[in-house]
Amino acid sequence: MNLCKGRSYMDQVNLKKLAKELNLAVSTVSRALRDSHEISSQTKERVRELALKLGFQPNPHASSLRQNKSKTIAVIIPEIENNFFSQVINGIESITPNKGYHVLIYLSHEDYNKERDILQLLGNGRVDGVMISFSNSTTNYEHVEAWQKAGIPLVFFDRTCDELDVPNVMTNDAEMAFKATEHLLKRGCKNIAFLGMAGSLSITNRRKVGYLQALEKFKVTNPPQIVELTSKDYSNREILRQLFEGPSRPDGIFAAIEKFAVNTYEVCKEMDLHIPQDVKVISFSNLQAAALFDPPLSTIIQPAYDIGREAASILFKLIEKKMLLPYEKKMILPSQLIERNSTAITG
Amino acid sequence: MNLCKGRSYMDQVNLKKLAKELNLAVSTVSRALRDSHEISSQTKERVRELALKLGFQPNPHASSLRQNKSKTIAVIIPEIENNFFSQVINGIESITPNKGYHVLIYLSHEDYNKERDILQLLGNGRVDGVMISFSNSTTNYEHVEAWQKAGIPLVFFDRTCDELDVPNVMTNDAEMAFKATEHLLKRGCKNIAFLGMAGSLSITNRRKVGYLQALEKFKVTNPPQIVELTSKDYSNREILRQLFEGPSRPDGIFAAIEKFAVNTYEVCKEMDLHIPQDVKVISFSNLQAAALFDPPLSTIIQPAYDIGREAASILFKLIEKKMLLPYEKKMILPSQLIERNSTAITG
DNA sequence: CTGTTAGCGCGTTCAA
DNA sequence: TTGAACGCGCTAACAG
Repeated sequence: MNLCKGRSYMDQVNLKKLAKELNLAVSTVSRALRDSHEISSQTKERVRELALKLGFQPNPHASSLRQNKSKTIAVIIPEIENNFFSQVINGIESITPNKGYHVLIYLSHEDYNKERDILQLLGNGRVDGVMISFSNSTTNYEHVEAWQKAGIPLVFFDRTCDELDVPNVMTNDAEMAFKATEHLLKRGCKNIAFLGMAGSLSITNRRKVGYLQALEKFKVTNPPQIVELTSKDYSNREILRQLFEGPSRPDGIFAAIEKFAVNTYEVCKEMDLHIPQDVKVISFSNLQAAALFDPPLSTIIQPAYDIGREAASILFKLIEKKMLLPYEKKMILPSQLIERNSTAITG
Repeated sequence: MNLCKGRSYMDQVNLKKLAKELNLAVSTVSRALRDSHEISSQTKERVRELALKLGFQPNPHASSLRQNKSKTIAVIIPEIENNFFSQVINGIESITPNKGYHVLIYLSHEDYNKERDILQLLGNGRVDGVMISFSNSTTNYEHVEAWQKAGIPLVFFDRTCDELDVPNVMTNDAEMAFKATEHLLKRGCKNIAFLGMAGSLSITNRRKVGYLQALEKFKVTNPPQIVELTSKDYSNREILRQLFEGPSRPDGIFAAIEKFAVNTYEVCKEMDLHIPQDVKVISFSNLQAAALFDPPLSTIIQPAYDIGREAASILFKLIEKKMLLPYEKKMILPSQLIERNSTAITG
């Protein structure tokens, strides 16, 4: 088995080796490979040929050090086992290779301290830009402000922050939350519970606003029920059990996070509550398999791929020092409500 | 809006600046920060204090260039919108921060050429090690062999390759495929179709072997039906429609890939075929929501997180030039079969 | 214990 | 059109 002794010095193909082989100066070779206009075309030809033959790849650390550019961006997300974030990464990756860029992934695991440490780690030129979706335990943005002074381009997506002057890419959360709640109300729900992520997430807040506006507009008499869940399935199920056993059992559930709809289904199954007869359920979700649930889950599908792609494009505009168009400073990509049987009208 | 002019030279905190401020040599500062034994504790104290105060972070490119170490690994996967790979990344990330390592993610999109290009890109020291799960269009491993000569540590996981002398981490595919097929047979299926990924994927092959062995052991008279699907939902559904409309309609489906079970459910719904009455379905899958399907899907759950974690540990052993234990050269982590209603015995 | 010097590989300035 | 020299920031060898 190859025990990977590391590429020995002899194997290393670098500018010096090419130069020696071709009887040229290192700088000439460098310029030839960068297609400088001050090099004769025949010299370029010779250089390129040998470089190709020997499989020359410029050392990225030397380049980065010299040019103060890493050709790398970082993506910081709270978790990865989540279709939304996977699709976002896919969208980001639809841009980066063409730009010659590399993508570092960091997971905050919904932990403010990890998020802070990650940002700190990226301080000194490791990346040319950062995209971040905040953890649910992030309640202040000092870690970003401190870091922002370095002047490294930054874009927020989905779980954003309005307090800082940083470009945002997100979906029309409040509007879709309004529509989802309206959807439940029109199908006869009188007592709708909102399942949001604990903490002060921007998406939870925006979605909560839409929920409350709908209750108000339709003059719902039952008081709003805001339920705070977390990323832990076990405790979420316990909280939901109590909700359904409690005095004001909801007849409608609006889950602001996909995972919470899954938890709701699990608990309903366990408690023998029938969806949609006993309780109707709608959720923000990007799960293709939502249509296969029992019953099929009504969902609000976010344009996750597009969010990733647009956020990356904006980041590259910043990196390339291009001016942003006004709408790029706060970009809102619409979601889509898909009605299925979990919110069907019954008996 | 901060247009990100880049950190100016004045803002840059580096060793030189610390040294000047402290009236010390650059090398002394460097050694103090690396806690060298040849520096007095009071000097260390002074240095650390100022470094903390100014928020000093060593320039990673300079370090990497000097030490020929990037503190970065690459993970190459065919796609990311797949629970299995998300969980693998989670497992990898459970190791890397402790090691002070960074993780670059690359997607091959099931494309051999992209895979080759990505490997090429990583040639010159950008990473200290690579973990790869092959694309389904990868039929030869020249791109890996060429690349392996650089001596950079490499680990294969899940979609592996036996032809090269590289450590592997995977699950007991053949055994679980045997069990899955046996499971269907014992529940009355006489004509089981195997849904595998087109191409010559190691996992498809291993799972196919288990399927065939079970058919043989149980002396099934109907000939095996090997169906080749792809990553495209649309064409998969078309192929499945033809399968179910065809002359030897299967009464059991063994999906080697989660996505194919979803496609099967979609087509069965569309064609009004009932699971498990008309056809029973079992699948390799890491989807938590499989239990919520209509009917709940019997699954073989792979230890994805552990595969990621173990593969990363092995990669770090290689990077740190430690000897591998024999079992680490080919590590097999067992999957688990979860029986649900999609394979229930019916009337 | 600390300072001086050299060089990692590249890209750029200045000189020819 | 090409070459020589320098420096990005850091670490390591050598010197004191």
